[in-house]
Amino acid sequence: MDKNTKNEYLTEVGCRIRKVRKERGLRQNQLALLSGISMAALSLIETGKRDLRITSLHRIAVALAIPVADLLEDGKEDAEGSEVGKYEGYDLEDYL
Amino acid sequence: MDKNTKNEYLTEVGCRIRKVRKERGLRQNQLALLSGISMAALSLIETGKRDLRITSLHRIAVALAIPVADLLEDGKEDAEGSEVGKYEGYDLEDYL
DNA sequence: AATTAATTTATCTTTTTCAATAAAAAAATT
DNA sequence: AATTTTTTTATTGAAAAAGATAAATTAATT
Repeated sequence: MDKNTKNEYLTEVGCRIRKVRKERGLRQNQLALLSGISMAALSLIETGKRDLRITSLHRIAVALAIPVADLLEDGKEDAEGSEVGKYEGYDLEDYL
Repeated sequence: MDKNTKNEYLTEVGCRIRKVRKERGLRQNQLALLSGISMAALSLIETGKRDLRITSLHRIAVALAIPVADLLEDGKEDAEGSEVGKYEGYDLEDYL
């Protein structure tokens, strides 16, 4: 994963966290308290500057009372790649 | 998050990764190659012994051609807590 | 049973998260 | 405009992730 892709992904996730937090009417320090994450860390996370661990993301999701999946991009857009049975032709030979 | 909860969560995620990998007919070393994660790390992840970063999870999901959400527990079960409008009563006063 | 393939575990080094704290900057209120 | 609230940035130290490699288990094949 190149650096740009990584930053885009983290920025997207951070924005979603912030969006839901505001919908809940919470301040950063309140969500920090509820999720057991420091306020400084939460700021970095929301601004896409930190690649958090999945248990941290999970704690945030629990604090926001939302499924973790909803905080991740790629939830529904179906990027025309999720049909069942699309992978019989998934031949790794080209990579190995 | 207590240690047991953390381990349960990581175990669940690891199992899902392994399940999808096998569905794709991939070996650990092949998925490791595709996702840019070391084989040793992938073993730890699949056995729930490593709290991976979300970009690592993302890379694995891309390699498996599956939405990240599908690798996380809590996708659909709706844990009787996701109704819209459930949070007007979300009063933080009790916590602060 | 022996050999081979696949996975797990261990050790080592580097990088990064994370909490805590303080200070700086930005936003909102009065 | 000045004050207060909220958010961001910087620093420090500790814990953990991650890659690499090799050794040890375990599983599968012949």
